[in-house]
Amino acid sequence: MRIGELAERTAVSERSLRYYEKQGLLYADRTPGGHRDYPESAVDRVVHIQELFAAGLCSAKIVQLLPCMRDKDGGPSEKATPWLVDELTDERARIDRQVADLLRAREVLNEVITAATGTSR
Amino acid sequence: MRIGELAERTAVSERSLRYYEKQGLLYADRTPGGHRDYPESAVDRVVHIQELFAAGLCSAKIVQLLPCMRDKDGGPSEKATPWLVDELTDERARIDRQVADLLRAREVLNEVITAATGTSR
DNA sequence: GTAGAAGCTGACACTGGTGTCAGATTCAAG
DNA sequence: CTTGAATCTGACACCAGTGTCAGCTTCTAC
Repeated sequence: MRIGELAERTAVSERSLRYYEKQGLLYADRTPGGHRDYPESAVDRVVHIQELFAAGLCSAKIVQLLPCMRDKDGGPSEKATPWLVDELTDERARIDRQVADLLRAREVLNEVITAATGTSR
Repeated sequence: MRIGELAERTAVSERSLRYYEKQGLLYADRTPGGHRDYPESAVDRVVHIQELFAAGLCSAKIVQLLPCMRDKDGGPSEKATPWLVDELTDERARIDRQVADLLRAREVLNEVITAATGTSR
């Protein structure tokens, strides 16, 4: 499929899709004229990438992580190296910390909202 | 107290403290020579600010939110305006979404880690 | 009064994914 | 063949908090 369709189906801009490719996160065949031609599986892959970006991982981590994830049908095509496991464990700890931060702030917001509205909505 | 002490006690750089002041988040008296002189309460305030930054709120939101928070001893010195309540409600929703994103990614990381180490540690 | 530590302001850089624009090329349908 | 839509590459800008440096002033203790 072409980049325009992929962008629409994943709700990710063409700009970002090209960026992902440059970062090695996404692969596309090329037409004789040089236009990108994505396999159907690219849709899932982009969704995964977005998921990990949303959690604050950087491209460099994601590019290593992706081959170790099991995709929809098959199992993982690679096993994480011990070094990568360390990295991912750190990331997981960071995520835990961030969730804690968010929930603490959420509590504060909630107090202010409740105090102002008088309701516990 | 002087900026150096506040920086040390809050583990926030002097650079950031000056930035907070410029954003209207933090107030300091001045010595005759122009050096900042913080009240004891600044410590708590900086902690609050960090908490909210950690949750992704921007200065503009925090500066409005701060006077509506109850500090350690007293109650809130101001009540949030309806408009602010709307803003904060949006922020709360954003936080909820972000927590969901983080937990989803955490699950993925966990799978990869588990698959590679074989243990559920 | 003097030396050294601490503070002041202002400016520039960085991050890293994304928006956007320009100018050229390719694709697909009439 | 032609034409308009789609795609290509490359470059520059942005955000917003923080790091860092330069050059000068103030404070503090001797």
